Amino acid sequence: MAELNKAYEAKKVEDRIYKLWEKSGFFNPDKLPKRHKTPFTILMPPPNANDPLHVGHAVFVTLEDILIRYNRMQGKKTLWLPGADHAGFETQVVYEKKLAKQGRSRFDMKREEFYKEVWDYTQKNRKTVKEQLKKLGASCDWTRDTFTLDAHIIKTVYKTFKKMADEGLVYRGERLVNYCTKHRTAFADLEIKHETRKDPLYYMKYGPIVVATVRPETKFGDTAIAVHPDDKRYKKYIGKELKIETVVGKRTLKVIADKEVDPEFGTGAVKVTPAHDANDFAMWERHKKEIEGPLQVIGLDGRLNENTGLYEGMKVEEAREKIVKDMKTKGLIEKIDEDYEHTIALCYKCNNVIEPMLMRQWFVKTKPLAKEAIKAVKEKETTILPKNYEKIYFHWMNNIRDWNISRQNWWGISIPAWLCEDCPKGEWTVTDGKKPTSCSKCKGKNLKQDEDVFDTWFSSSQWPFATLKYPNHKDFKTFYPTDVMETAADILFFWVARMMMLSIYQTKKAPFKYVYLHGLVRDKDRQKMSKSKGNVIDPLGVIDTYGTDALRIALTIGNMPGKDTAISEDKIRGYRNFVNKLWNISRFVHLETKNYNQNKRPTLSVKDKAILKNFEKIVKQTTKALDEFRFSHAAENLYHYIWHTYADKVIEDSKPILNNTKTRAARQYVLVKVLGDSLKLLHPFMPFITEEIYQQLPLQKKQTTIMIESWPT
RNA sequence: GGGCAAUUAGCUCAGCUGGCUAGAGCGUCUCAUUGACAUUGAGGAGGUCACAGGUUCAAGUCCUGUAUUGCCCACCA
Repeated sequence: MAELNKAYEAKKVEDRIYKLWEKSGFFNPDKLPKRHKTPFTILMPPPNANDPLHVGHAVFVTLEDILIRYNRMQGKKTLWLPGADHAGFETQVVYEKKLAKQGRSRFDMKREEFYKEVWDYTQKNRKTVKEQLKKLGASCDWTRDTFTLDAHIIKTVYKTFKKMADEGLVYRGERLVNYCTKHRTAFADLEIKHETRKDPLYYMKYGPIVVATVRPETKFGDTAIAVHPDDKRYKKYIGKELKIETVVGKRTLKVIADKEVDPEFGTGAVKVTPAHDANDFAMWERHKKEIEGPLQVIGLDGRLNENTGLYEGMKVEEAREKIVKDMKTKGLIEKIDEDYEHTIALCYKCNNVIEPMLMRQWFVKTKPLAKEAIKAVKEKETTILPKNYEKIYFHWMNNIRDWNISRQNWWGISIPAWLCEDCPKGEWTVTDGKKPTSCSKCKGKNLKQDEDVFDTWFSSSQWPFATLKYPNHKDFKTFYPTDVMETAADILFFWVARMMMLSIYQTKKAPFKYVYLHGLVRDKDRQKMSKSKGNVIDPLGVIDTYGTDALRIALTIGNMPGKDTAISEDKIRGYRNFVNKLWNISRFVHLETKNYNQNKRPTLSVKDKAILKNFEKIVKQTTKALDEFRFSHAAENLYHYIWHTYADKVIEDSKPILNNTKTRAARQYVLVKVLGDSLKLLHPFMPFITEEIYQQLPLQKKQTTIMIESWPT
């Protein structure tokens, strides 16, 4: 060590150290020494297998690895199970963009061909991601590495779906779903975003009544006019059939009374278009006996269909313009409010307006599942950190609506449901994967599988018990429920809440004891990182320049639960200096303790004892902070101790003491003891350099790696 | 429309159950210097803790209200 460079060179050390860890086998809980009994489990949120890691991934790897390494040193039988997500729709979009660049499209391909190409693509990416996780120092058990499309995962997903179907918790229903006409698929409510916009509000003459709407182009799908039951203006029309002149001839519409109609809004009268508006759909459901059902006028291609006469084939916006123009000509528009402010639903991916579309899809009945998921948190079977996210969780759970899990995509897990073409009503048979031999209803043999795939979140919501091989595998019995789910706060509903629901449904136990949520990584000005802004920090680039340990400390200090964290190259450089400081501290101690024999404990002076006593406080503080998930505090405290107490005070004071033969041995003992234990405390945060120094320190008893050293007490 | 939070040094943020003469890192200023480390050391400047009330022996810390900012949820034409 003494011959080594004055400056620590992370690049020369890290890969070698990671190989040492892998060789030790201790990432695998089954290979840990016998003293590691009580299990401690974290399931890694599987990164998408469609892109390399970004700095946000580095945050979760760092925090989870801190927990894992800390608990491993605490003598726990520690499992950190890594994985990769096929990320259905997300990956399909990424891959379609690649195809587009080559002038190709999935619609020119066979579904199987497309699937095969995406499969190969994700497998290649998985390798990259795995290498990157290793670079970040992740001490996860690679022997249990799991892909969301592995056979045992799919098998579990099918079993759950079958069970839910049998118990009536999933149903196939015709509902208005959020449909993106660009991506040609439906989405769950969670997957759409809302935006406030100003659009014209058209007052259209429907016979003697004027109705206000922002969507004149759906008028062909009107099946009624609705007014408030107590509205004096319209009372005389309620229950009557009104003759109405339209742009394409005359028709009649019935006037119904519904208390959901706000007399204050617009004219107090509304056109009812059940096929293209969720409110109107609900209205029709309330008045099924009085009025006609949904009449679809917009197709899945986003164009007006055959029910719209001469407007057939026009895109929605185009048709709207034309219809308004034609109505004006015919004198059917009373007035237009140009700046009507309202919110519209958009596709989260392409920002296109979401078209409510009437489709038959598979839905999960969420209310009973949510009830149990609420109970688990209320009864503290699961604790969410930071605490205030529990309120958010309850709020969402209490207002939950049924979950559409059908997607019209190609990349994903196909739905194990078969439609019988012999049954007049089209009966569905759900299995746990295999094609049924005959229809469960009529025993017919003409069965056709549903072409849709599952929402990726439906399968990933089963990750906790699927990865551990529920119900019979020893991993499930040993490691479930897991200890901590550490993940990004923005997927609380998408993933965490649904894992709670489905895991409790299948296993009767909440899947984790703690949920720890972290925020987004922002740049030093708190701006979101994005490629277009050019403020993206590439973790691998940073590692190359400053080393993994520096990056990890920089991402830990100042990172508060549930809050966004700011990072800059300056900050990382600052912590690189700390890494180097630790290196030089160790060089000094190493130089000064060359011929020191630790077997004989020398008599300590008052000052020596004071140093040890003070250090005990640091040990306690660090342990407490980690037990409370206060990563930033733990790291900051250690940083401060090492630099401004151990280096600046202890070492400086030691120089004369080491030069005195009478006091030398005792001080050597103190320096080695405190440095040795400090390395252990620091190891979860900066695993590489602490291992490198540990390997060379003249400690009395040493393990093959600091990873399995006992945590200081 | 509903909910959740934040507001402390130039910047990024701590300050957990009330005791602070309010802290850290970065930045900044002065000085030192190649003898573990210049990726260094010593020292300094810098804050009426958003605002207004209240509870208390005591409030950055608890309560109420106001302002500003951010985030999330939401089927009213």
